[in-house]
Amino acid sequence: MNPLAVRKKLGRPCSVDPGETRKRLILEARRLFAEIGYDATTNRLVADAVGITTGAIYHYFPSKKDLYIAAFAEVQDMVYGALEAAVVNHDTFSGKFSSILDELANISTSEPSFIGFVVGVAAESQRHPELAQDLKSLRMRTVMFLHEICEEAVSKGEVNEGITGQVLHDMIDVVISGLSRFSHVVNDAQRRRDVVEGLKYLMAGSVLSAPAVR
Amino acid sequence: MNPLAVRKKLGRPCSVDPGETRKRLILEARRLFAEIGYDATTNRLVADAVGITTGAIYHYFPSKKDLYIAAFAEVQDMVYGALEAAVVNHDTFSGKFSSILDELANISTSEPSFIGFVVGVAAESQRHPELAQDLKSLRMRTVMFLHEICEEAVSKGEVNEGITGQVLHDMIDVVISGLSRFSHVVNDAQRRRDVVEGLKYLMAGSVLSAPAVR
Amino acid sequence: MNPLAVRKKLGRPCSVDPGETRKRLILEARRLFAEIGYDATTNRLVADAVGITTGAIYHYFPSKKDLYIAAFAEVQDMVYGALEAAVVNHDTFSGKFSSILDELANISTSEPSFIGFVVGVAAESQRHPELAQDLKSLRMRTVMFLHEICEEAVSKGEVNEGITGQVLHDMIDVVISGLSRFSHVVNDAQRRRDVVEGLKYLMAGSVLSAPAVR
Amino acid sequence: MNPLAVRKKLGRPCSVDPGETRKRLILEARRLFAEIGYDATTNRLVADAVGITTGAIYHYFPSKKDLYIAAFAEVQDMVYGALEAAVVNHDTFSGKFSSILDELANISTSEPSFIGFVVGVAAESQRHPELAQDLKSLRMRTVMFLHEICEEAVSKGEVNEGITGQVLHDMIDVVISGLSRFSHVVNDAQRRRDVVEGLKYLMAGSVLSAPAVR
DNA sequence: GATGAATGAGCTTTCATTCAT
DNA sequence: AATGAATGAAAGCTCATTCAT
Repeated sequence: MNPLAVRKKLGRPCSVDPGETRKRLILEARRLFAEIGYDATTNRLVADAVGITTGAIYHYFPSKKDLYIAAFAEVQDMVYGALEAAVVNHDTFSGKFSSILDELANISTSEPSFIGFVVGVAAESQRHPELAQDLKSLRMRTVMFLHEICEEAVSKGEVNEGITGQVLHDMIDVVISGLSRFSHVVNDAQRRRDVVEGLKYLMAGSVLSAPAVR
Repeated sequence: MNPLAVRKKLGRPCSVDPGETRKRLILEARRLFAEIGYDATTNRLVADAVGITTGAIYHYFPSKKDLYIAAFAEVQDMVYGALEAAVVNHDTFSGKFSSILDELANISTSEPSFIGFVVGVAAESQRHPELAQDLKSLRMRTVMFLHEICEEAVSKGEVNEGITGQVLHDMIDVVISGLSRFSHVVNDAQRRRDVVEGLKYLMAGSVLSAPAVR
Repeated sequence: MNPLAVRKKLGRPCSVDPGETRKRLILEARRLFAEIGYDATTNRLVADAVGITTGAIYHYFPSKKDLYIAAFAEVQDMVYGALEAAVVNHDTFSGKFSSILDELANISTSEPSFIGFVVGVAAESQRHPELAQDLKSLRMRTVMFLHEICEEAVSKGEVNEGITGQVLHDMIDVVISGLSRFSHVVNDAQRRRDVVEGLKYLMAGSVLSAPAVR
Repeated sequence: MNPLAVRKKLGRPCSVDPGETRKRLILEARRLFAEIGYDATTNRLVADAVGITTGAIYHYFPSKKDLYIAAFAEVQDMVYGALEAAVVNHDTFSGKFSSILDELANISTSEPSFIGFVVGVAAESQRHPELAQDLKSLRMRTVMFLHEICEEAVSKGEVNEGITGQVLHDMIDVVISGLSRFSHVVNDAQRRRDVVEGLKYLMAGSVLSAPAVR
């Protein structure tokens, strides 16, 4: 080889902040997993986005699955951190629920990939049993977060009789997951805000007009 | 060779009802697409489920995409046929909505793969642009079905002012897709019935107790 | 099955002249083999062109290879029949050669697939050893046809000394195969006629001007 | 497992000269494409010849098509480089033409696959539209090379009147492609040299004896 | 004589992963 | 820490061929 030829250097590049690459890796992986799903997100796509080669991914994560788990853990941390912060100043179930919806609307605008991830994770769990196992423990946090809010609402008598904690939890689950899917699919921020307001009305019992007349 | 292995014969198999294989193909494809999604559903998986070879699939459908479309069209037909039948005897929005929720609960019990398909199709559309194109016209039917119900409700004054047809539509979309996802994930029929009842309450404005006091 | 349903009849269609299908089969096969080659010519393509199914081909020929051989045999018969007829009224090598070129130009206009086949057969022989074997005996006729013309020219002293029969034969082979390839690729009939005239000039020693002066 | 089977190791092979595999890949591909054509040259055949797996081909070329193009570009470069060098010292058309024929004979002896490739490329272009597109610009060089020689010959008055540049070009095309096909098929070096000498005679107007007498 | 369902082998291509350097 | 050459398994798909009807 021509010794004068400028070759890309092998080995560790000196100008890269250690730890930096790892962060970028998780960031780009999250975006891709959220946007196009686990299968369609190839190592090459992630590596190209980060500016490394596919082999380098394996310095940080032992497998694609582990990268997915790590990305999800981060998302989960941030989303539920935000949600927990959002409810902390509210005493009533109604107030907490409103705050959660608002916060979800915020997140889906500022960090769409977070919502995309949350929406997709259930489906990926079904597709890939090996993911399901690792995901299960992580997902527990979501479950507990809502569980406590719902149980408290029931014990405080904030919801009608006949609605148990389980049922309330499931209903909220339906609304939240539906809203997340909606926010993932619909890019119009105004429509997202409107539907959130509508859902608040719904919870407040004000959607149908003059129910007494019926 | 394993002498116990039953070697399939070449040529036309004796005594196979024509048309039967095609039906089984769509059936098994639907189940798999619903359960594990488009990517994870390999031709081999489908073929094995039907009891044919992967090549034989192409005797019936020119590509995997077309098989997906065909399966979806069937599901769409049956689900929206059922939903349209369910609302036809109701005059009020409230009644229609209740019927839709009930019918969805029925379907998710009797034909779980139908619901799984409907849940997944939006995500697959995003992941696979080539699917999106063919799916678009089919999905129109869903959109129109809800659109009419919502517009009618607004024009009849059945919903509070401030709730436009668009917002109502989006809200219903949130609830229905959330419920579908829930039904897809939760196998407990009782919980499904309960959450449907809860959602009806919700619509009737009776979830939060004593709203008047607020 | 609904007995009233009009089904396509199975079995032998009564309105088809026996022998007719076989002819059409060879005809369409010839066209396709000539135009797109052996590999690209699928049984389906041939069957569709004839209006039958791929399975039916096997009633007439035991394999694709045999269909190819049959098509080639026909082409060979017609082309060399025409060439033999073309030379029969000429005594001189020069006259025969001219007639051959003219006849090739005619054929490439009236039946382009014939020339395409002749051009392609050598290449296919190399690609497919199993074809080569059967083709060999057929191709003998071509060889003998030119062989005799060349030997006669040499023995009659019609060509310069130093040009043996073998060399003359090879030269003609070069010109004829080159012309065939040219005719196969160039669709302009005028250019084909012109190049044939040019080649006649060439043989007559009149291309380069004033060779004596050099 | 056969204990004698040498299992290839995963990962980067030790002591493989970088760039070496790529060269071998093009080399073996060229040989195979030349000998058995595009369709019959499977990735497996190429990979086996090089000693890698089929997947590794895609480390170097994004598709089989691109491998073909790369192989052809190299052949084209070498063949037309040689031909251009061969004509540069000749002033007359006659001299240039002789040199071209000699050079073609040389190449067909030293690098038979080069000629095979040049012969085959026209046919492959017809069969595979996707190849034709990329090949078109490459083939331009061939066309221009002969075009200039022919136009110059005509403008210098080196050929008889009535022979236009176009006709001369087509005639040379016929002879060169015919010779190439001949060289590709006939392995006898002596016969190749003889036919080249014969074609030179032909051009010099000396094949038919005593044409003046006629 | 012809259909149409089906096979089995093989094709191009993709991809997660490995590992010498 | 990172590269890049390579693997092996599997994917979607095509095709010649077979054969009960």
